[in-house]
Amino acid sequence: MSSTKSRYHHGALREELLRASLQLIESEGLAAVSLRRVAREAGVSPGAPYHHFADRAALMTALSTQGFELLREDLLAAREQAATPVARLATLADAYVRFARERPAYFRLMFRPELSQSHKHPDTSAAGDAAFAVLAETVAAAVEAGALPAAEADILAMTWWSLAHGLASLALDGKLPERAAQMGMTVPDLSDRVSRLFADLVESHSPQRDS
Amino acid sequence: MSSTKSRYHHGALREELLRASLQLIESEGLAAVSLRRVAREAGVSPGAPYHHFADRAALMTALSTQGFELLREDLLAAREQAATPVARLATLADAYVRFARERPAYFRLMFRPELSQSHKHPDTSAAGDAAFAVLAETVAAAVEAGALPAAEADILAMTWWSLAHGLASLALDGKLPERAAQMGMTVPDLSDRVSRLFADLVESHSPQRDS
DNA sequence: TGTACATCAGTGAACGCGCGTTCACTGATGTAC
DNA sequence: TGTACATCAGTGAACGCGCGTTCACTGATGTAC
Repeated sequence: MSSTKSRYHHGALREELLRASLQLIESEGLAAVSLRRVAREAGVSPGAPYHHFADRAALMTALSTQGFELLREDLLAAREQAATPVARLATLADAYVRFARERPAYFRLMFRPELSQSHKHPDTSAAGDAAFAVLAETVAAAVEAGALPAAEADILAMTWWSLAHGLASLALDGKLPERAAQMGMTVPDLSDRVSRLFADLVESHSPQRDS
Repeated sequence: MSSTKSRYHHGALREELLRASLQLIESEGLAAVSLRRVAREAGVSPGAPYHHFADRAALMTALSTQGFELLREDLLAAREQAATPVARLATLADAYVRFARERPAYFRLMFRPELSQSHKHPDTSAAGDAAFAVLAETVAAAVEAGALPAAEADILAMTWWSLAHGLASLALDGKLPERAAQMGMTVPDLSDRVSRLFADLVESHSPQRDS
């Protein structure tokens, strides 16, 4: 029966529940995501989700893992776009901020430890590490190419992450839009100029410190 | 009756409720903060808070405003500790991160727009602007002293904020502790090295661009 | 110094709500023969 | 190709819970005279 009438068996309820959750987070915030509500949005009874997720936390964790995987893919793809080692770092930062702005629901979830619970779930934690590894490898490649001093490589990677994470967070929290408006700029423009400024600082500074 | 028996009139219930809320946020997270729960913690009936706050959101907003005021005070105090313009910027970043780590409840609340609701409350929004103004003024002073190029002043202020905010957020979300542990460092050490690295970049770069 | 009275800041019961989760059930699907 | 049966993935009613908020009330405090 391929009628519009809903079939008894949904077929892909798990994916539908994840999708509905994301949509809910974006439209009404994380607080609106209850298993009952998500089930309702998916057009299914309150008990149905329990065939796919042990509990509410399991759904959140699954989304979070998925989010880190998507972020990693975005970062990998972005890195290919640039040629020089330092330019690659800059595009990573841009991609990070873009990810947050394009997928705010994922981003908020991923960095809310009480929801993401990566410490309890090796999968989530591994996905997070894998995403960070893209940045770490890019820094390492820059060091190897002689574009960055080896001594500060770890610190520099953390600095990049902090900067990108700060931009992304402020963008989602509304503070960056506020500032951008006051400066007569758009958020992406402001964000780009910030990361470019940092890239310039790194680029012009490093060669002096290391061969 | 100054006995240990609770008096009918509390006397300073408003402050007590705010205090109890902060404690709850720190011990059990933001989700644990309900008006009923807060009233219970303060040893008072469920209806009592309504004599001091219109609703749950009003309590959150009040805390948020208070948080921004405290942050501003911390920033002002920190700034006095350093002498040179760029060193002042570095201490501001450190103070920002320290604030987040010492008062995580405030910090989380302040940057959760759905809870802080600064767009609806001029007080909260003004307190937020006042805190940011400390950074902006410090950058302006550095420009005036010739330590920074004027052209990028606004962008640089935003870069500082993003960096500090990213460090603070990652510190509270558990990612910074993770990284620090892997690098065999403490969180404050890692955070300090990150902001010092950035300060060094700024310091060594700027004089070449401007007078 | 006392008394009447307004006001303030509590109490505690009650309301309706949505939640997470469980459970006995049943329809749909897939597999063995 | 057909039938029996196990398994999967739903239903929908039910549970107990804590929540936000309201309301009639009452004890404590402050003020006018």
